[in-house]
Amino acid sequence: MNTIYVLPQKELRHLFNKAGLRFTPQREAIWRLFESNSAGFTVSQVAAALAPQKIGQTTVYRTIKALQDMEYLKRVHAEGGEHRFVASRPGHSHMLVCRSCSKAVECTDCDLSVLEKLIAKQTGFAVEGHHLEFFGLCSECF
Amino acid sequence: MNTIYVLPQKELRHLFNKAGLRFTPQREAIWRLFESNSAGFTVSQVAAALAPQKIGQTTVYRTIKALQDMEYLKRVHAEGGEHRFVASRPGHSHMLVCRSCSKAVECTDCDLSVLEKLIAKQTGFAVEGHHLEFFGLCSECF
DNA sequence: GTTGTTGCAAACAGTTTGCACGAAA
DNA sequence: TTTCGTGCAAACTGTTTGCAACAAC
Repeated sequence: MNTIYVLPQKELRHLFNKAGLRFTPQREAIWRLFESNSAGFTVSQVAAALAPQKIGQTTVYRTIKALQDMEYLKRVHAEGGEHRFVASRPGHSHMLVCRSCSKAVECTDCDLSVLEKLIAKQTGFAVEGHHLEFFGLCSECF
Repeated sequence: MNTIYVLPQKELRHLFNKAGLRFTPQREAIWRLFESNSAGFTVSQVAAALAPQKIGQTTVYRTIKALQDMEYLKRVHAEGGEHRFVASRPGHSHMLVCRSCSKAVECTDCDLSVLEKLIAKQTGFAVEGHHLEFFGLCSECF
């Protein structure tokens, strides 16, 4: 369990409101869960963890989608068919995911512009962007 | 429709046999379809295109999985929930996908080792690999 | 002839939607 | 008090599996 950074409740409320959304106990609970573990969760994991609090999975789906739109949640490649989401800072970044413990960290300063220019020249494409994700073993699992 | 390269039937048969699989008309038809269009197809598109030939979608799923294992098909990011697959040469490579016509080309010489070393140093991760896909506009759509 | 493949139908898993009730603003 | 969010159940979509007939080797 790797605590990333805990958003004060006021700030969190403001984030939701800014996005035109209401601040509800369910939404807070879901976010707090992601905040508590940088390995992230699948929808069913969140639903299972918050079942005691009677939070339905429909709400989990909708809240995760909202947090994704707000760029506070990023989807990472998962093994099975189910998607996994991890907390992240808004803006472009790449995820580095541990294949053992699933812990994810962001790399924000991965510059691929040189590579993009090279590819543009080789292929004639006007490169607009990329999806990039690294995987490996984190220092604890190594 | 961008013809990539047409595998002679003998070679194709050999490829399947080498993988411990039989060479069937269904498998050939599915592969020929991918061979005919570098924009690739989703499962339902393949099934629809080959429905006149009475090829069931179960076969489409199984053949695509086989071709993926043989590394002759790569999955690319698609908009909707359905996966899209494009023909590719075996081995590690990255896909460059046109957001307008979906045409995909491979880039094989994209060296990320420098970046991987940098990230390893910054994060303490033992980086083992990456998923990378570029998107933009191909020269025809530009 | 033996063994793998096909294609149908049924099962499954993940996700979305309709709607009445309840809570945030 | 208005509007949005919740949670249940049902619907949907994409994918997998069981199995008998069939085809490749």
